[in-house]
Amino acid sequence: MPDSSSPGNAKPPYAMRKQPRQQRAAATVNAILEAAARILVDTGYATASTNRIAERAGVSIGSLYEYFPGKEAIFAELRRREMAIWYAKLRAGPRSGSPRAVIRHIVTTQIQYAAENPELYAALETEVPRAAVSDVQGAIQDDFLQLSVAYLEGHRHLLRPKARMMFVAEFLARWVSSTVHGFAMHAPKELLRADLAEELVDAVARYLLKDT
Amino acid sequence: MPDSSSPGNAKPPYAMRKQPRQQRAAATVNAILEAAARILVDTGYATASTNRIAERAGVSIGSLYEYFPGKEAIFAELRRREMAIWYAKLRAGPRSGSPRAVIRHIVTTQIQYAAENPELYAALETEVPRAAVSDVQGAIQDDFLQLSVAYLEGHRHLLRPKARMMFVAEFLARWVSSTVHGFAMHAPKELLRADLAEELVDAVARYLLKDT
DNA sequence: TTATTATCCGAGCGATCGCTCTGGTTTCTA
DNA sequence: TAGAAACCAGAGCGATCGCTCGGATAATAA
Repeated sequence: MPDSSSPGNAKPPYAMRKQPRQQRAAATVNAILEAAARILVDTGYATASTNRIAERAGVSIGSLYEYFPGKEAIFAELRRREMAIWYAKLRAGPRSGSPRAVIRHIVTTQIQYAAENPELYAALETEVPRAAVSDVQGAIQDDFLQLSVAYLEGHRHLLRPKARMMFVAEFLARWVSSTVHGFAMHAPKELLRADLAEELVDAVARYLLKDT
Repeated sequence: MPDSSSPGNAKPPYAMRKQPRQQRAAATVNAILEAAARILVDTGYATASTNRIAERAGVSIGSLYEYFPGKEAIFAELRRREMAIWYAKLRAGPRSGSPRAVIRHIVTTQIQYAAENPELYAALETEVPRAAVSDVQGAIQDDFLQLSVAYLEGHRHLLRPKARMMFVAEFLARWVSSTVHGFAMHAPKELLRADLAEELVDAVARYLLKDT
């Protein structure tokens, strides 16, 4: 039996080793993350070895390992930062207001964010090992879900009757993000077509809102 | 300048080297593909080296390279076969009939297929290099799109007015597949909830059909 | 049968991988 | 201004990678 062994053989080191304390160190970390992003979109996750990342960042391999325990952690951190940016934009929008306006804001935010750098967006979503960000992702998603449910229940009189708002919110979130994500992956040029956002808003609104 | 060079440095060998002519050879190829699938869902694409695949398949590394030029080609072939199965199921359904029935068939086919092996479905969709299957994928997608457009235009009197059916069809296809795909990736256990299929059918129908 | 083709095996090469470790340089602190 | 702490560099180890090649074995054709 050649492979045998390994009780639970997956042990992922996903957190940074330490935070940079000086500006130059922060610059080093940024250079590493930027290089990783560039390599990811240029030649794919498979080619993004730690040696290559360090070389492209103009940083020695030793420095890289000062801050990151491995390549997974680099991309996990990259994803963390990108998700924080996206969520900040999302929360900056209207928290109350007509459902249609809220829907439009969520949809356009998602689309615009994805359109800024579709390759990076898609690659991060798909190529970074899931476990690497499931906690952060989970936290943000839970937050967003809670907000959504609260909003939906506060506007129940405008909505078609739905039994379990939690499921509706989850369904909606998955629907919008997955669709945008699908376009980003397979047809990035169509992301900015005016009709895409309109159709998506329209579809969600018709699903969710009472006929007027 | 350390890296310099490489005019166009991406040269992907994605096709099989040769087709098996005898049954034992076909069995070898199948064993390789199955081992690749198992490793993919168990420990991820990154760990699926050709050596490990051959070992897990009970096949020597030499035999593997008889048929495949590299790991990308293995997963490309795997994906080709899976997509063929899915599309066969899809086309076995009602080609004419009420829009709602057709929508339901498409949605449930997609969901059931994804639910059979969500991890494999999601991993194949995301981890296999895109270029590896873009031609096959493109062919099937074009076929499906053409069918959809024909159907939509044949039932225009039942639909809400839409200008460009081509875009509508593309939007719909992306919507349904992406949403199912999103669930498969992030919440595979919810794929088989009865309400998921219902909500999806409902949403698509409301978007597409005239009020009755 | 014999000749030919198809299939399979696996040792092992060179390249690259992840990663450490030692030692120097810069910045902060007292 | 001296010592401590933070930071950076890069040679290089052992492991694994992709992959080839020469030769054995099994199926097919003559």
